[in-house]
Amino acid sequence: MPKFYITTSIPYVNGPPHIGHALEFVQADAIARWRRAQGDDVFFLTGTDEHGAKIARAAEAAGSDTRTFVDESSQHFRNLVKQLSITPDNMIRTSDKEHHWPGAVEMWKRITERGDMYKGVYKGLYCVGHEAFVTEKDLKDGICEDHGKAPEYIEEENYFFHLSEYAEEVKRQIEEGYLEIIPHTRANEVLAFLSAGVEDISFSRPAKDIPWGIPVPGDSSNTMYVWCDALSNYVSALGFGTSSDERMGTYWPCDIHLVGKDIARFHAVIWPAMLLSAGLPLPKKIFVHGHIHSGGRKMSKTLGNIIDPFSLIKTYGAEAVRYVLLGHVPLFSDADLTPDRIHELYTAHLANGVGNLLSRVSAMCLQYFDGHITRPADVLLASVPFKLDIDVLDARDRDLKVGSVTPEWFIHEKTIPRYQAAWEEYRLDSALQEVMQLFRQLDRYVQDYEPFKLIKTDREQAQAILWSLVSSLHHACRLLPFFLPETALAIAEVLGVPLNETDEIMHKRTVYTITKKEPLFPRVEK
RNA sequence: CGCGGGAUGGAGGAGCAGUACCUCGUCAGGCUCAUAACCUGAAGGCGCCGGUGCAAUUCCGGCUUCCGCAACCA
Repeated sequence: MPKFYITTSIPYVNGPPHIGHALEFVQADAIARWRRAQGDDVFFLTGTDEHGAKIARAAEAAGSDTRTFVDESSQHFRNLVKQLSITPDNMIRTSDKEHHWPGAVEMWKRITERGDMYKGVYKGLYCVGHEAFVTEKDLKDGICEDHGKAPEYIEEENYFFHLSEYAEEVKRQIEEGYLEIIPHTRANEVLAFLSAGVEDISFSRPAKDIPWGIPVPGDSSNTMYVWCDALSNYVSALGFGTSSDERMGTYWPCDIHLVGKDIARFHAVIWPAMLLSAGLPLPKKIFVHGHIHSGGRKMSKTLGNIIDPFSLIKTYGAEAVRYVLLGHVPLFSDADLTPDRIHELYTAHLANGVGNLLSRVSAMCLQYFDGHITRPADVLLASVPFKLDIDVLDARDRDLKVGSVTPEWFIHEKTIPRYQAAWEEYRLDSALQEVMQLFRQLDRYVQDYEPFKLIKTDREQAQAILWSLVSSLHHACRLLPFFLPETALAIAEVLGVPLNETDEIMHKRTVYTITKKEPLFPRVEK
């Protein structure tokens, strides 16, 4: 059984989860569910990044001790994961001394043993108010705006990682495709960065500056800086550095890291360099998604355009949030979402689309056939094809005979191949759109034949149409569970079929027993 | 000249050399099985200026403009 290891980046818990975190969670979840269905032994990791000066300050501002603060903050992320029906196999916390620290420590030790860690002097502008280093861009006219003071120039002793040593090798691995970065434009960005020359980076901070973190092994005067601390989660979660590290052997190297474009560079440069130094294989793929904007602006508290995933879930349900994020956020570029847009997608595609289609089809089955739809003769099925002004056919299909395009044909020749092709390239949005496309065709199909009229004149043909509709819905719901697990289940329930039956059994099916169910996606008032 | 990515009908997205496609919205018809849902039709578009092509939204150059990143910012 092939293994498949997939990770999300670990959100920093100094604030509440936002829609961007939800995006990465659902993308990873859809991929994990898909790989499981393909028969892979999947390990899906997510977690939270809980160390550092910012957290310590946020805790102080909240008036609680740091431990309590991170316990509470990380719980919000766990809640989000739960509410979105995300299915991780592990949720690592960097403040977990038992499960995470050993891995980070082991990573540090290996890098040190390799001779890639040395003490150096870190120079920078230190803002007393921030209790942290600041950069030029944080300043206005040389003054820290938050505190109205000029930062001090100070030097301090840090551990440095010999990053420059590995720049060439990382570059080579990317160029030769061992470490694949998708989309390509991100790979180009990273390569350009590597070509420009890379300097060694500071890997620690004096413990007095970062009291909340992992002490440097053998030198408690320093605390690990974020790189070794946070990035190590991808191996610590597999037991790296502990006696029970069997999962390292099974799952490492990682098959795909999902990250946002803001941290792509860290994952494509620093992390691979660390792994090379530590003598571990590099991940195979880094998948870089864009950011979500709202109303053309970056989401920010001051603009008041933050989209809160919890309130969306409350209003529209988790399935709807998954739908919007997976189907209507372009995979690799930034997306723009507004509350209006989300409402529109929910109403048009889910309530009026899928939900209503299932209602009308099941209602007809129940009213006309008491819910029992038996498979008609093939010749009868062939007599109710999709009408051929279907603009979703490819150009080369234009000369097809009208009678050949049954819903069955369309699903097998168009929907499924396109759907699978999309998956091959991790085009989650395209794959989901193929399914939605099918639902739209079915709505049109109902109107084209009007089984609600036919039932009065030709009961047999009405049944053939309903059979086509029901079995098409059955196909569609089998393509859905990776994206909308609850919806797929609900549709299967109405159709009276198990979701996990094999293709073979499904194709032999000769009868459906439809039951009634409440609307899948009730209308929501704005 | 720091690096990179965009600019497609009212909105959001595909396409990327040969009648410009989808979703939403708008307008006009139709239908009644359905969650005042569904179907059909119509109006409306490739940022600007050059260049190379028989042909450019699609390739090249410039401009305008938006957005990331610019190393210790998760």
